[in-house]
Amino acid sequence: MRTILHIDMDAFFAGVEELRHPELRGKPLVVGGNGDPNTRGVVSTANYAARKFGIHSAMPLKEAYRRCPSCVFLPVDYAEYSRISKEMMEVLREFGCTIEEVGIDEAFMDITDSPLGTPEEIGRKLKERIKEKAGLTASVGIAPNKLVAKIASDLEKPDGLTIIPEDKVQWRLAPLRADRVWGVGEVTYARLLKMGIKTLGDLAEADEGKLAAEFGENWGRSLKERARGIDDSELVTEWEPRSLSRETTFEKDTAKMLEIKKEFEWMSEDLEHRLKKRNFLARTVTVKLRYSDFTTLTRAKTMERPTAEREPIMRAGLGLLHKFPWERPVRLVGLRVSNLVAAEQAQSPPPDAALF
DNA sequence: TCTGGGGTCCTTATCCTC
DNA sequence: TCTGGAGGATAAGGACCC
Repeated sequence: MRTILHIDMDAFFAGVEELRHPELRGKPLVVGGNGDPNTRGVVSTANYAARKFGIHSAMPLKEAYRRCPSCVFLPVDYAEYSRISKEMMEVLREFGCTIEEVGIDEAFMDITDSPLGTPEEIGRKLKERIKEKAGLTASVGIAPNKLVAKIASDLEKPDGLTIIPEDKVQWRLAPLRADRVWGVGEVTYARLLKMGIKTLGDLAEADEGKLAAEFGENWGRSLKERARGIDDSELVTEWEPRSLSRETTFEKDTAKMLEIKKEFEWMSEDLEHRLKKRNFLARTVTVKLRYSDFTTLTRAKTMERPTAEREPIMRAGLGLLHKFPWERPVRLVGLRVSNLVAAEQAQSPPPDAALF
């Protein structure tokens, strides 16, 4: 039996901003985009005071402003949040357990048989240490696996500590909405509702055949298992990127190729830097365009030789541009490299190199 | 109301080779 | 020569996550 702890910082970006601007503490605060609610962008994090106005993550900044003109709007400052995130991860490491970092503000910790105390004691200590070191509150969930621990940490936000022992898993999960479980978003939840499935309890009891017919064999079975709190996935301690990308939304839609080419210049340069920093070469270049009506198209090209240089990435991107329809203006353009290979590996000579 | 930017993974279609 | 299928690589789209 494992004991897994999930920790999730409360309104992380907003919390960091309140630390830097103590005068804002307790006032409604929205962090998102460039901080100007008249421009295109969405809410990254709203503090709890702003949430009272119905503002939440992923909401357009314009809409957030409509709901709360007196809110303070601040731009996203990833550099600063990353710095605080590192501090927080260091605190976790003090506990000497296996850790999986999830994004910038979450982590799992395997505290099975930890000598540091009971799960509850460890959870409390962890919250205390983070408060001491970073000045921020976090919510902790503790359960027999990652899936349930993550659900648990969300149950008593903010500043919560929720423990779900093995024999209470089904009982705690059953009344929750089915979209509380990882992997069920808006679309899947709507499909479940159509089948008469609203809660995790409904999903746990659902007919396997019907689930398989709607979602396919694998996904159907997995959904039911998740609803019952079954998950034996391991913590992932090491990770390598599969793709790197940059994209940008124009303040005004454009149909000018020249404007898009201009974006490709800095994007390919940025991708070159990141590929080289991580010592990767890329084989596939993908261009993404999003039109005014929000339809999104991608076109990809796999190159003969993997590269980390901006020139071939740029060239491939430009070559892909005329595979798109051009009768509508574009709101977003993106450039992505994937099919990554380690640079050393790719540079080793081919078997017949001796011939030359 | 008007929808970011960074990613991962899955499914489906298509092409090619054996 | 024709036909069919298996299976890999590639391409495209979409759901989802933070």
